[in-house]
Amino acid sequence: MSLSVFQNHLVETIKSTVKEQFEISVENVAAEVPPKTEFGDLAFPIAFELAKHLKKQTGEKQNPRAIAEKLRSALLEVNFIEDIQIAGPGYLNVFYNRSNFFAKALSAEVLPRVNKVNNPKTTKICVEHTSVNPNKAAHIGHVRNSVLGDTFVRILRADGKRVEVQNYIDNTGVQVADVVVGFLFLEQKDLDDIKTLDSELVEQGVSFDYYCWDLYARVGVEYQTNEGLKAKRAETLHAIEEGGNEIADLAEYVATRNVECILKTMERLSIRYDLLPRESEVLHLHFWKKAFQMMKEKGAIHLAEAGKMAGCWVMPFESHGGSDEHDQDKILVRSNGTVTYTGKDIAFQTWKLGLLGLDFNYKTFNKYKNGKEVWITTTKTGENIHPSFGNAEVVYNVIDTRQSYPQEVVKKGVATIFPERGEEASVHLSYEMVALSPGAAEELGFILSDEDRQRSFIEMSGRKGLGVKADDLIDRLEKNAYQEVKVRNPDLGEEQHKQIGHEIAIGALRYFLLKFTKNTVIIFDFKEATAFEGETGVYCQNATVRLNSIFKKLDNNALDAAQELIKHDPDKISEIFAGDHGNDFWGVVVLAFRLEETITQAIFAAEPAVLARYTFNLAKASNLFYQKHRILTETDEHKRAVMTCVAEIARRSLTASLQTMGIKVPERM
RNA sequence: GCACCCGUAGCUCAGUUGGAUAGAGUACUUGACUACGAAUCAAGGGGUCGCACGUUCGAAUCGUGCCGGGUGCACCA
Repeated sequence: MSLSVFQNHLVETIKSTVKEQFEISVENVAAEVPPKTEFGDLAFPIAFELAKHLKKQTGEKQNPRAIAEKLRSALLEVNFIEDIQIAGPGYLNVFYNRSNFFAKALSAEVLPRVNKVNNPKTTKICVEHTSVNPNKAAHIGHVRNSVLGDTFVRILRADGKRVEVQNYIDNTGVQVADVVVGFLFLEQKDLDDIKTLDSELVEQGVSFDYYCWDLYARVGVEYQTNEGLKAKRAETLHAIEEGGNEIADLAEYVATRNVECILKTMERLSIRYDLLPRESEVLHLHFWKKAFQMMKEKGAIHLAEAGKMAGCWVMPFESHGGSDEHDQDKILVRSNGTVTYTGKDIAFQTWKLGLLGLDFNYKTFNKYKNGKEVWITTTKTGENIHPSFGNAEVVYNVIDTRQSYPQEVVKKGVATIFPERGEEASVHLSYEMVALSPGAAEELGFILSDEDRQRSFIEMSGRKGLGVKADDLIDRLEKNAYQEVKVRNPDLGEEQHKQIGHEIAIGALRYFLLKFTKNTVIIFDFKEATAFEGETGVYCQNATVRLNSIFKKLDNNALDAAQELIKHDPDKISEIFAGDHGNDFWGVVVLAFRLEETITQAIFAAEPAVLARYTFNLAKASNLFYQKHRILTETDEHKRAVMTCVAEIARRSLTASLQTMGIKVPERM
């Protein structure tokens, strides 16, 4: 049961009435949520549209209110409708029968309705997110990617979709090569030395990815003056790509250790994965060769014979006009025969969609506490029994907006080979970067030029070592939250203080990253990001915890008793909803029941911020409700029953929407 | 040069795909805790929706042109 059932029924009624009375068939009947509870539960601006149509047909000006009047009588026939009002210039405002709806709402299922049966026949959606280069610790920009991706996964699952989560590991790229160069040539360390260092770091309590963070920045500085070292980079990269040598083994160790660290960071944020596909396997299992062959056969690419791209295999790209400086075609294979990153990406995307005709080998990487396994690809013989990966109907790639152009090429490339699947199968879930305010950069100890200080923001840079490391920020949030919890709940133990502090910290961070829409650049500011008041995750958690605490004080059977009372006395309930505070109660109920359509909307727009905003609004409505109306002291038993059930509906919806954002509801706070 | 994104309250951002009086948070001012928990609530001021035309019953939203800011466009990954 959900609001959409009511809504769909009304839409159908409108369609048939319009056809009957005006002989017009309308495809889409838009419905809006009225700005105020007093305006009703649903509004149809359909009369305006009809007025326009009729004017075209007859040439005469039409009155939208008169049209609305004709539709009104038909809608009044619908059984769950209490009233229809014509408002403003011609809105049809629908009022549901409140007590009827309320009774049904109480017995309804609440999201998320996760698809528990792993039915291979249901279509699979694949979401790739995180994909941090495994050469350093994750920073706040990476966390935006992961939180966005993970929340979108949760939203899809709440909608009943089957989703596979992939975290692509670029273990053979220049970024890993740079750190390897640092170990080999700046620190003169071989693999054994690094392993020794690694265990020393563990003893010192320093994370391996933090060590790499600094080393990577040192290499970046050294490159600026040391041409010899830069030459080593090319050699090192080549050896890593080639595989089967000492440098490649060292690189694999470094990359794997960084992946372990990054996964640990993500685990703190309740972010998990199904598969870690690695670039080394895309290379060594010759995915590109196969994709290349298919692209040639379909005429998606051609060999440039003249001009400055002579000898390269290129994909034409008309939508981007060329110029002297920039070519309009995209090179996929260089004149020396090597494939570009975008080329590899097309091959990998083709695999994800189950169209390549090749597969990886797989082995387990590790196990989460609940027993769930994370798998990783391997060039060597894998495990015989493994889940089926890839073969997705639709693939979402969570990648920042700076990669829009290569993502467009990938999408178009795959669509050219498989026109039957088209461009719809590949979705670039793009988002803007997280940058630093000049103040935040200075707070991190970076010295800025006068020019930089004038800028509105400063881009984070792993190469420069400039960024807010994820674990540092989480530590800071946990510490702040822990101190607050300890003061507020002196009766709880140390373990509980820590646990609740952790849950609050993660709630704060996830909500902070989700409340901005995707294409807003987040200019990171410590004060805003660590706030526990106002529009924050903590606010939403607090509203839910307080609703829960009301139920702790009520009798165990209070809810059942309230439901019985409501069931047996609908007239009394109608009276209460029509009474002085009826709108206060009804407003919460009807908002709580918009969770499902909010999820649908979030998927349609590929925009998790929609859910964040909804959750905050519901938390606010709940706060207002329990602040203004006291349940425990209410003497009218029917009114108390209604209030109890309103609180129940609100907390169920709040809990579900927070869970869908990966935010836990603490026991107390 | 070309493509994409952004410009809304002092600041940070929403704005349900063209609808009702443009909303939140924050900051500032004032008020409310012997409490279903004040990480809260109530009240107040604060707007040329970058500018100009256009489309129509109706524009922050769509179109065109400017102005300002950002990102991308390598035989880098």
